[in-house]
Amino acid sequence: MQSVLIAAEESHILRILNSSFQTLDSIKDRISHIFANFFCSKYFSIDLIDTRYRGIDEVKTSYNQNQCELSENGRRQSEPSDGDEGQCSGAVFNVLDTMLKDSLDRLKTMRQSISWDAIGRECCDFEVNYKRDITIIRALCLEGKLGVALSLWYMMIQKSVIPDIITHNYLINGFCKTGNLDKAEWLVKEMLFRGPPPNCATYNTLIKGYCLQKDIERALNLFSTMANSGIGPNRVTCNIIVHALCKKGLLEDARKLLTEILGDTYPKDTSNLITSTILMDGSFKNGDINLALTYLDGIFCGGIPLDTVFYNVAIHGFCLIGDISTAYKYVCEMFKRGFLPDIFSYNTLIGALCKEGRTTEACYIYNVMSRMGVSPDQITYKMIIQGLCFHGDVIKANLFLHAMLDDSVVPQPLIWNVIIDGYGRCGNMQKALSIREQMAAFGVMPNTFTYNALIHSQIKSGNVVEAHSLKKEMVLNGSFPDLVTYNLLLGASCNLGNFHSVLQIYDEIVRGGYYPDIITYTELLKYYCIQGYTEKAEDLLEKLQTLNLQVDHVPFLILMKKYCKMRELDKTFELYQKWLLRMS
DNA sequence: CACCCCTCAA
Repeated sequence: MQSVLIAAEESHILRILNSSFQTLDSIKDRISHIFANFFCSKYFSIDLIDTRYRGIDEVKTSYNQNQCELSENGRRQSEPSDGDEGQCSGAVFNVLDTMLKDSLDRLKTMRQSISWDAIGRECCDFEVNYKRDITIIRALCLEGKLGVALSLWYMMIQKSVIPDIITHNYLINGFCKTGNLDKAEWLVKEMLFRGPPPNCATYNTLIKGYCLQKDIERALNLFSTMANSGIGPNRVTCNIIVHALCKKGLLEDARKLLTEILGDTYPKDTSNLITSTILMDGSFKNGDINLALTYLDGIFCGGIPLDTVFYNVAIHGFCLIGDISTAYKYVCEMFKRGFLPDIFSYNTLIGALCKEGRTTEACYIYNVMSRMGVSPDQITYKMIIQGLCFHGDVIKANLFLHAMLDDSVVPQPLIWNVIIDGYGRCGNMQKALSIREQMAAFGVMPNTFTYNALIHSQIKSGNVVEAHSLKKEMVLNGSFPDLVTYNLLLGASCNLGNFHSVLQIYDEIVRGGYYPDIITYTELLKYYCIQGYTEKAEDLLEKLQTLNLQVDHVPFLILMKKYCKMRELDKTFELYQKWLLRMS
């Protein structure tokens, strides 16, 4: 603001000087015979541009000097000439003099008032704007609003203000997390082009992005080429790569890579807790329990400080192998060592307990976590509600749904669907429909799963017509039937022996571009059996085994049952042998 | 700003 005023004042003065010179120029000829030579030689020596750089006092002194000399000469010279000329030029000079003097004074005052302090504030303004802008970009990136973040970035670039490296990394991270790898790559190219040059975190973010896309090839490629850009991979890079390899089940490759990079000391070197945790996690998930226990021992014996994630990985690992009591032991260990279990610890335990059918214990843990000040999240509720529904306690599951609503948490569609499905399975169609109403009242849109749950329960209740109209309704509401929908309807038609309907649905599956799965074919096979077309069923079973499908025991079982009923014991036995052969 | 843990339905 201040500098704008100064600039305005300066240009004002320049204008006055300019017009002064023009005026002077025009009257110069008329008064030249009096003092032109003297004036010109003195006054015009002050360069216009110079006034901006020379001390203003010097200009002023110089100007005043000129004025003095001018007026002295003017007075001296004006006497012999005709008075008009003298008076006229005197008046002009007086006016110009006043204007210039005022302006110069004003300029001087302003210059003085604008100390370095004020100029500093001006810089501060820039700083504040810059900080504000990059803070907004970062926040937008974290919220996933990358379009807006990028346009703000672009606005800064247009103003020749380059956001710092961290802000760039935030943007790249945002693009990677949302799967926009091409945008992330483009931004890295931008950084190489105009700066700031990418750092290790930039490349790590991009590598992580490739891993999220399951593109390990590219991740490894960047990993091996990033050194060419002058930035070597660090421990974080290794952890990202090792994690990706573990996820793919390539534990051996991960270990080889580490040995290659970190030397032969690995894995005896447990200095990096995170790397060891990743490897332990990978071993548990790949079913190599002995290896997992080796890593676990290694970490414990390493005497290094542990973290909550390490305990959670151990707890999860033991839950995974069904050893919940050891998992509990590690929870106790956490408490002993001063760590408090977090939402991950509790959810892991609850998930394992629900899977085991120990729902009462799961509900107990739910109470414990609430008392410990860890609020259950959607995952907690999802697992408990699903566990209760699966084990037939829909009523208790519904209580948890209400606990969520009481906590002002709007359940995800999944949770509503699980409850609807639960009521449908136990034949309570009314309640299933009322939950669907409630779901709509909370603004949660029904999806394909919702409709499939409803269709399933209608079919279970024998209302096939209702099931078909639900299929029509879902299309109207913007959801699309999937293979499960078709399999449900196909199964119903098969059981009813409705040949026309079976053909129609099968046709719709194929025309819709869906690939019939093993359940579709099993339903068809069941239809052939019910209708007594055992040869067709045999043919279908043969065909199934040539297709790239995971054929389970169900189609064999259906056909064997049919042969049993027909007292075709030879054929039953033949089929049984085929099945054994298939399984081996 | 970048690395490890919980879910993802019939």
